[in-house]
Amino acid sequence: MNKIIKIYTTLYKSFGPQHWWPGETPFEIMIGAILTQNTNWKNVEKAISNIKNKDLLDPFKLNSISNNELQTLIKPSGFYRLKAKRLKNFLEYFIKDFNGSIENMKKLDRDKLRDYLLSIKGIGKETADSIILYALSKAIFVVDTYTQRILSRHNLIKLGEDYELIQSIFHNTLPENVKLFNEYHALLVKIGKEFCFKNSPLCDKCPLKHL
DNA sequence: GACCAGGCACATC
DNA sequence: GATGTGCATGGT
Repeated sequence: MNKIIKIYTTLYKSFGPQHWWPGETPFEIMIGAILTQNTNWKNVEKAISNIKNKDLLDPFKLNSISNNELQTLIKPSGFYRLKAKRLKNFLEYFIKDFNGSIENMKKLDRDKLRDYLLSIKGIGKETADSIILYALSKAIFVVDTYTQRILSRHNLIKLGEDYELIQSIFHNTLPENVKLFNEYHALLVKIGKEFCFKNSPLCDKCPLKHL
């Protein structure tokens, strides 16, 4: 069997469904996707919970507060000055082009959405793909550092391989299915966090060890 | 105290 | 086109 498929079935058997994205609404997911850039998710949760506690988890409300207030709210997520700017920038586009409506945004097809999101400063490939898959429920495979690390340790790619090339490995092997792409990426993050550390090539307890 | 975390834009060569 | 750097908090 193809190794990409084998990895998935092994992970799914070991850990089951991951119930991603850990956020209650598409808007929360989009905000989380920006806040989690190079950041531990626990820190992002604190930032999001600050936003929720002030009842600001809404594109218009969040865009109406001052940059300074936004910085304070998202401080726990790190890079807070930078991310405040990125959030504001994204919100302005989201409001101007879609009236702050997820449903309007979903009318664009997947590739148009990707081009659109990538044209926004502060949204790169992984963030764009995360939004498309997890907030807008369109099938696209999300490639992150864990995906790279795990695939390279299984000799499927080299470290630092091109994003779209890695993505195409999944797109060319798997059926185009939102639920499948959702679970697969989530499972890769799970074992990445648990077994596949940056500076320790051995992952003895990893269920993928003998693949 | 060092190292890491679900990236990205920008500078420089 | 590849490689390096700033951005920042909080957990291990």
